[in-house]
Amino acid sequence: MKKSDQTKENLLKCAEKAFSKKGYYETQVSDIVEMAGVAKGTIYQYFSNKEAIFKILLSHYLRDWEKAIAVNMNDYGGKNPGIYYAQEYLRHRLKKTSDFFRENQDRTNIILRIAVGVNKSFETIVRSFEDKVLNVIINDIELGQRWGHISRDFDLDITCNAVLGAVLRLSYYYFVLKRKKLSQTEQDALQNEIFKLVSNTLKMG
Amino acid sequence: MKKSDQTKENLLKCAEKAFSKKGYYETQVSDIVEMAGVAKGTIYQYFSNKEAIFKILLSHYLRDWEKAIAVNMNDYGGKNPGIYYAQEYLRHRLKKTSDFFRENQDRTNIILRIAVGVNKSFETIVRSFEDKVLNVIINDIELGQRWGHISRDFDLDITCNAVLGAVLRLSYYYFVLKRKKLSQTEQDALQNEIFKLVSNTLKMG
Amino acid sequence: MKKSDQTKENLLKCAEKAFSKKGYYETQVSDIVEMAGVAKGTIYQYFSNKEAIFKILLSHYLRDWEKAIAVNMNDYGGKNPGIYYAQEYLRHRLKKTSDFFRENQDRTNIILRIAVGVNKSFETIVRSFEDKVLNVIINDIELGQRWGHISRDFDLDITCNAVLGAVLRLSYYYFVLKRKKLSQTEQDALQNEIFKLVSNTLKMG
Amino acid sequence: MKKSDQTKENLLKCAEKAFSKKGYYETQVSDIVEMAGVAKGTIYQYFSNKEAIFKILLSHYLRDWEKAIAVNMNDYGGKNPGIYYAQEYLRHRLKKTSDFFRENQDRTNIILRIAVGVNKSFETIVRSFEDKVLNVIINDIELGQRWGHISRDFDLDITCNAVLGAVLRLSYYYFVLKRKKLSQTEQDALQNEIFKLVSNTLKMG
DNA sequence: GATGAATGAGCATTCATTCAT
DNA sequence: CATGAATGAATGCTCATTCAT
Repeated sequence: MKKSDQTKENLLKCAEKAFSKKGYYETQVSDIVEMAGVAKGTIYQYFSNKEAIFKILLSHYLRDWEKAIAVNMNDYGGKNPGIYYAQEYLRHRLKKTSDFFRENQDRTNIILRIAVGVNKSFETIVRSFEDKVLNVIINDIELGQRWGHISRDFDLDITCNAVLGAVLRLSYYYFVLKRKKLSQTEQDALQNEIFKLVSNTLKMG
Repeated sequence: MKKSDQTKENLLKCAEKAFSKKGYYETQVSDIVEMAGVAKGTIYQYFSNKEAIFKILLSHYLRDWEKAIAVNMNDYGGKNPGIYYAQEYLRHRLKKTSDFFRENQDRTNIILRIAVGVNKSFETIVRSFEDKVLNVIINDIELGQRWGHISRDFDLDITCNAVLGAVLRLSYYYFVLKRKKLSQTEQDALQNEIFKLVSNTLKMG
Repeated sequence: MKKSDQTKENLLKCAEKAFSKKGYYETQVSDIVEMAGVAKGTIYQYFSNKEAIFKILLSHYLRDWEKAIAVNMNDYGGKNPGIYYAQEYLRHRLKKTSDFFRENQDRTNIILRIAVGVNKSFETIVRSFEDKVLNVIINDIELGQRWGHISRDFDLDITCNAVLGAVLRLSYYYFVLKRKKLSQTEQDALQNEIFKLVSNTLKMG
Repeated sequence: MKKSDQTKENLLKCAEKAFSKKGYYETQVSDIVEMAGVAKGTIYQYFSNKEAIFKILLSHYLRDWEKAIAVNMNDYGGKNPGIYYAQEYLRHRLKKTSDFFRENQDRTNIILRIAVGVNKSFETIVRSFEDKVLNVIINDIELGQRWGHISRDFDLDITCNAVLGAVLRLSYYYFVLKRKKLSQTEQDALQNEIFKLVSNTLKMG
C-alpha cells in the first residue's frame, strides 16, 4: 500500500470517527486533520470537500454491506436449504446484516443517525440504503410466499417496513447505543431471537 | 389570544416547517422569519436563540404526545376491557401514538429524523422520547405477561425494541416519507394491521 | 413639580446610576427604563436618544459644579481675606470642588472615568470640564503670583496640571474608588491636607 | 522573524492605533484588519476575539512598563546615590515612567483614557496598573522617610495619590493631549520640573 | 505531495429606535 | 402621554477552502 493511499485511508478512518462522535455539522474539517495528524491543506489533496468525504463514507458503507450480505453458496456448506431456502435466505441476510452492523459500529451510527435529517443530498443516500435493506426483506418474503411457507395473510408493505424498523432499531440499540462488544455466542443468541420474532410475525413455518 | 402570543405561535409553526424541510443546520433564522413575515429581530424577542427554538419544538412534542396517549377511561366507552386490558392498553397506546404521528407530520419528522445525530444536547431529548415510547411498550407487555395473556417465551429487551423500531419505522414510512393523508378508515386498517403484527410477534391471546 | 418633570428627573437619575455602574456602551437603554419602571418607548418622549441623555448628564454636571464653586462673598462671612485672597480663593475653590465631588459620586465617576475615551463628542465635553478646573487653578495662582504671595519659581503649565491631576486623582480615589462617606470633620481634614500639599508645591507663603 | 509573527505584531500595532484613536467600542474589528491589510478571518487566527486583543495590549503595556522602570544599577553610572538613594530611586522611577509614556503615546492613551470606564474586566487591569505605579511611589517615599530625608509630616495615602495624579495628568497632558515630540533636552527639563514639584511637596532634602 | 497562513462569504445575534394602539 | 411589539442596520465571529512556498 502506497504512502498516499495510507494517508487517504487514515483520513477516512478519522473522518468516520469524528462524524460518528459529533455529527456532520459539528465536526470541523480541522477535527479530522488533527486526528489524522496532517495539515489542513492535505485533506484537500485527497477529497474535493467535506461533503464529498461524508458521501464516500456512506457509499463505501453501502458497497461493503452489499458485499457482506451477498449469498454465498458456500455459506450453506453444501447443505441444501431445501424447500425452505427463502426462509434460510432471509435468516442469512438478517444474520449477515447484523454481523456487519456489529463490526462497523461507527459507520452504522453514521448511516442510521448522523446522515439522517442533514440535507436532501445525504437523505437520498440514506433512503437508498433503507430501500436496499427493505428490498432484501421484500424479495425473500415474496419468495417464501410463492413457495408457500410464508403466510400471505398480511400486508406486505406494512410487514416488511415493520421488520426493517425492528432490525434497524435493534442494531442501533445494541451496537450503537450500548456499544456492546457481544461475543459470537451472544451475537448468535441475539440473531436467533430476532429471527424467532420475525418468524412469529410472518407466521412462517 | 394576544397579538404577541400569535406572533410567537406563528414563529414556532414556521420554525417547525422550516426545520422539518431543511434540517437544523441548513435552516437559517432568516428562513423562519421570512416565512413568518416578521423582521429578524422579532424572533429574538420570543426566543433566546436558534437552538432554544428547536428545543422548545422538541419539548412541546413530548408534552403533547404524553397528553395524547394518556389512558382515558372514556376511550373504552364503558366497555370493560376485562382480563385483556393489558393488551387493550397497548393497542390503545399504539393507536394514540399512531394518530398523533399522523396529525403532526412535521413535528414527527423533526423528532424522528431532523433532531437525530445533530449534537449531544438534542440527542438527549430524542433518546428521552424513544425511552418514553419504549417504556410504554415494556410496561404494557409486562402487565400482559403477569396476567398470562402474553407469552413469556421471548427476551423482553429485544422484543420491545423490535416493536418500537417497527412502530417508529411505520410512522416514518407512512406519515413522513409518503405524507399520506390517510382517511380514518385507512388509518384504522393500518393500525389493525400493525396490532396484528405485534400480536403475532408477542404470541398474544 | 409636574408628573412629567418627575418622570424626566427620575429617568436622568436612573441613567446616572446605570452609566456610572456599567459604562456608556455596556448600559442598555432597557437597563435605564427598567430601573425607572417605565416602558421602553417612554424614554424617547423625553430624550431624543441615548447619546443625548449622556450629554445632558455631563452638561448638568458642569453647570452644577460651576454654580458650586462660584465665589460667594458670604462664604467669607465678612472676614476680609486680606492680601492672601488669591490663596483663599484657591483654597475655597478646591474645597468647593472637593465638596461637590463628595456629594455627587456617581456623576463624578461619570465625568472622571465613564465619559473618558468613549468617543470624540464626549471627549470634547470632558476636556472642557478639565480645562475649566485647570483655568480656575491657573487664574488663582496667577493672581497669587501678581500679588506676590505665590512664588514665580516654577512652570505654570506644569504646576497647574500637576495640581489638577492631584486634585482629580484624590477625588477619584476617595469618592469613587473608596466611596467613603466621609464625615464633615474627615472631609475638612482631607481638604486641609490637600491644601497643605498644594501650598508646599507652590511654595506659598 | 516568521511571517506569522509579523502578521500578529502588525495586527497588534494596528489595533493599538485604532483603539487609541476611536475608543474600544467605536473601533470595529474591520477597522483593525483594514488598517493591517488582511482579511477579517485572519485576526481570529491570532486572537480569540476583540476583547482578548485589547487585554493583550493592556498586559503588554504593564509588562513593558515594569521592565522599563526596573532599577538598573548601571543607570547610576557608578555614581553612588549615597544616603539619598530613596530620593534617587523615586527620581529614577518617575523619569523612566515619563520616558516610557513619551515613547508609547498610543498605548499610554489606551491605559490612561481608552480602557477606563469601559467595563469591570478592563477596569481591573487599569486599576492594577494604577496600583503598581502608586506602590512604586509609596515604597520609595517610605524608604526616604525611614532614612530621614523625606518628612513624615503628611498623610502617606493622600500624598502618594496626589503625586500619582500629578504624574499621570502630566503624562497625559504632554504626551497624549499635546502629542508633543519633546526633544531629549525638553524632556529632561520637564522631568526636572516635575521632580522639583514632587520634592517641594514632600519637603525633601 | 505537504504545509498552514490567509481568505471572505455567510450567519447568528444585538440593541437603539420607531410607531400603531 | 405611555406602551411594548416590531424593526433592521450593524457587527463579531466561524470555518470550509485556497494557494504560495
